[in-house]
Parts: sequence; C-alpha cells; structure tokens
Amino acid sequence: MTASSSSSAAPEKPRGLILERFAPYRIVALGHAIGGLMSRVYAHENLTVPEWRVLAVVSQADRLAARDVVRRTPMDKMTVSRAVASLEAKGYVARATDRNDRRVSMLSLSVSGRDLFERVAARALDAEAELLAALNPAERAAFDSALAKLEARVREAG
Amino acid sequence: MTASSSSSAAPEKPRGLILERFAPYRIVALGHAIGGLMSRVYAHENLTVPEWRVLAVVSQADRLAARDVVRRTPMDKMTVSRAVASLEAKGYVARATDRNDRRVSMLSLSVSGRDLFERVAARALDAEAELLAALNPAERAAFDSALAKLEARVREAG
DNA sequence: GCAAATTAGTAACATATGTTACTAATAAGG
DNA sequence: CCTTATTAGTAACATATGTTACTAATTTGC
Repeated sequence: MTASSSSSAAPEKPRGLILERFAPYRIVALGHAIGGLMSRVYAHENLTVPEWRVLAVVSQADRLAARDVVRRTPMDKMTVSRAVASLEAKGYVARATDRNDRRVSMLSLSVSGRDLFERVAARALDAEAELLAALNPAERAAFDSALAKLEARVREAG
Repeated sequence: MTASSSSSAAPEKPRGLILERFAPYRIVALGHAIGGLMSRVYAHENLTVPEWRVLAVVSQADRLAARDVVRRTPMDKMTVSRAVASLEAKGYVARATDRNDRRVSMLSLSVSGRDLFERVAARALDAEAELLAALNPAERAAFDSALAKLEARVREAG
C-alpha cells in the first residue's frame, strides 16, 4: 500500500521525529515511570532496586553464583557486588565460596531473606495487577507477545 | 535443577513472582536495553541522553520554556538545567529571558542545533525501524495501543 | 501596596552508577 | 609443569544523577 503522507485518519507516523511518538523513547519513559512506582514498594522495606533484583533472582534457585545474577539482570558486575554486600550485611543472603572454583561466590537466601522476598513479592504482584488492569486479557496477551519479540530483537542487536 | 512443584505445559502465571515474567521488570529492563542501543546514536554526536531529549523537545516548538521541557520529559529540573547549559555552551540552543516573566528561560535551537537534530533524528528513526521490524503491522498497532493505555495508567497513578 | 506563598532556575551537597585497574583463581597451550 | 590468557569479584576512581536549599521574580490575598 502506498499510504503515506497525510491520507489516513489515524494518527500516523510523520516523516520527522516527534518524541512522544518515538517508540524507543516511549518505552524508556514508561520504564522510568514504572520503575518509580515500583521502587515505592521496595523502599517500603528499605531495599534498593538492585537489592530487590538480587533477592528475586536468587529466590528462584537454591544457590546461585553472583556472576549468574549479572547474566540474568540488566546490572553490571559492580552493581551486583554492592547489592550482594549490602544484602549480606542485612542478613538476607549468605555468601559461600564455591568448593570447585574458589573465585565464585554462591549466594542463597537466609530465612529472613526468603521471608522478605515473599513479603515484597506480594506487594509487587499487587502493583503489577494494578498496572495491567489497564489492559483486557486480549490486549495483555498481545502486549506480552510484543514484549517478548522486542526483547529478542534487542538481545540479538546487543 | 528447577524442580518446580507445579509444572504445566503452557507458561502460565505462577502464584510466586518470577522476575522474567514480571511485567514491570520486563518493561524496565527492555527500556534499559533500548536506551543502551539508542545512546550509541547520540554518543555518535557527543550528545548525552538528556541533551538529546532537550534538543528533540525544543525542536518541536520555535521557542519553549525550560520548565516545559521538564513537564514533557521524565527528567527533573536539574537534569534539564545541566543539559541546557551544555547545549548552550556547544552553541546548539540559545537561551533568552522571557520579557513577561523574567524567571523563565526561553529556549530555541540555533541553526547548527536544528541541523544536529535532523542528523541525529534520521539515525534514531532508522534504529526505531530496526527495532520495530520485530513486529508486523498488526502487532505494532496492538503494542502501540497497549503502550498508550499503560502510559495513561501510570500517569494517573503518579 | 505589601507580607506571605509560589515558581523558575541554579548551586552545593549527597548518593548512585559506571569504568578502569587490580587481585586471586582457574583454564589453556606449549 | 610453567607461562599466558581468562574469569570472578572488588577497590579506587570518575561521572552522573537526584535532593535540598537558596536566589530572584512573580503572584496571591488581605
């Protein structure tokens, strides 16, 4: 179809760049706003975002190497290192040197760490539900699928 | 490994929180990744992200108050103030005190600023197209609509 | 018309985040 | 084995980002 210029009724893509219609910007901005909303949940328990992420990732495995936390999240080595140190100081995670490879730190949640995770997760899931209430089931499925495709695209563009 | 107590075929929502399936996290992480990709485009012209945003927003109006840049973007006062100062030093934007209200700085792009914007915008639109190539037209429309609804939801939750 | 509140913008400060360089441990290859 | 390359993690440094407090200008409302 040759449809371009100003023929269609729907708000179409202009040739120039308009920030509010620029997808990368919209996604980043939405992420920023959502991050702000969610951080209230973590702050409620004196957790930073990196700390929360470490907690969440480690909760999914009994023991996990710190480097694997780096691989699974958008955080670099140092950010993870600091978050782990803080969580350890607070008694939420335990660190143990791996027997086979003494460079790696194996992480695991303490009882209070698992407890904290469950507590924060409950609130976080509530917040997610509130957010997704903006979409009906079909829209939600479509959004989910689009997200997955974009994630894949970005991963390969890395 | 991953001995899950409730393993079913379809990837359904578990009662617990799994980071990779947690929508707020996915959006934030995707935004982070996309931001990383896009920043290459700006870095190519020695622009920071805040600088680029100011440039883009100001490009859409002949003259714009700095405070309106703050309203239209996810950046706080100070970030905008710094970006504007830098852009002014580089000769891309001109700042003039408003005659009616001498508190406000009216911003406008210089010729080289508009030039720079056009140059970066072209590359940015290419990058956007590359990203959105992951979606077919229908998916793209659905994603766009979902984004709009989430943006609205977040705005009212602010 | 004027004291009190509000607003735009910035400076000074604190914190957070990323980068580079280093240490310790292991892997690779001769 | 023994030298070289890689890897995990951290420290020291640089930068970026946000917060609080301030200045100057304007508005409010008495």
